[in-house]
Amino acid sequence: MKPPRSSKNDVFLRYKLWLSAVSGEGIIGESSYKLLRTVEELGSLKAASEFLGVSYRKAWGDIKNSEELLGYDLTEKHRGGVGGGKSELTNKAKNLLEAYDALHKKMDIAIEDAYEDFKEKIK
Amino acid sequence: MKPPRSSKNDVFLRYKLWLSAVSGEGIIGESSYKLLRTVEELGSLKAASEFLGVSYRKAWGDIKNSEELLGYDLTEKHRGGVGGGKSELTNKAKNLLEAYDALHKKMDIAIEDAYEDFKEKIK
DNA sequence: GTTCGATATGTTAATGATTTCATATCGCCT
DNA sequence: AGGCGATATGAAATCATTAACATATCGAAC
Repeated sequence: MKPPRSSKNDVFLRYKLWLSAVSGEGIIGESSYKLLRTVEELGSLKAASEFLGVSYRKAWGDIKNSEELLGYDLTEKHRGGVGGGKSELTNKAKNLLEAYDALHKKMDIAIEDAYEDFKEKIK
Repeated sequence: MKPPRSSKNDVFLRYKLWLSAVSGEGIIGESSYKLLRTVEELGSLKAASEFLGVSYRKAWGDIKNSEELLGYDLTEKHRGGVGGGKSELTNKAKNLLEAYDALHKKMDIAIEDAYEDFKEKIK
């Protein structure tokens, strides 16, 4: 019988990419990216946090933290009004997310590439 | 006056790279890499964990976990004897660390590259 | 001017990760 | 044979992160 193409002990490569402040503290990573994109789509932080299964408290705190570290707002917050309130992305946030996206795509390609090499070496 | 080259709110890019099992569980990352390299250098897990300021219990558990996930040993362990015992890297471990190293170097270059682009976009 | 639902934020509870502690085993050396 | 110091590993304690809870505030719409 021929050996399996992939064994239980196969290794894969994973990576995380994030923006950080000089202090080293993380500003935006995968989870904040997703959160902001979901806010963009759903129009509110409440809805976004629920959709992503994370507490509102944390989602709110994360965004606040990012904003403080960046020195500018990522969301325009509105209290009251239709539906109780809403949040939407600022243009700066949209721009940032776009750039983050492009960055990630580049890294995905780079890692794909490096992975081939890596597998060869550890074989 | 000319503006500062770098403000408090500058952002940097950081990334983590690790090997994972199919399950998604991490096998070797930055910390295990360092730990293994230190074991290689100092000849014992105890010395390495102390040098790195991590508990022996955790260091030992991390290596054991890695080995179980990989399905082979990363260290040759010796109990008793001169100095009470020692640990050294297996050839497979050395090979793996070399490959990890090369991988990291490639990624460093890729990210350096992507960063230029990124900065331009968020300016 | 009352109602509604989201934003805003402090406080406390639960969960997870890591360290500490405790204890056993092994094998060279004297 | 007994001591020494590192490996081996379970159990309890501590620390960090996240979730839950609790309340206040806001403003459009009715």
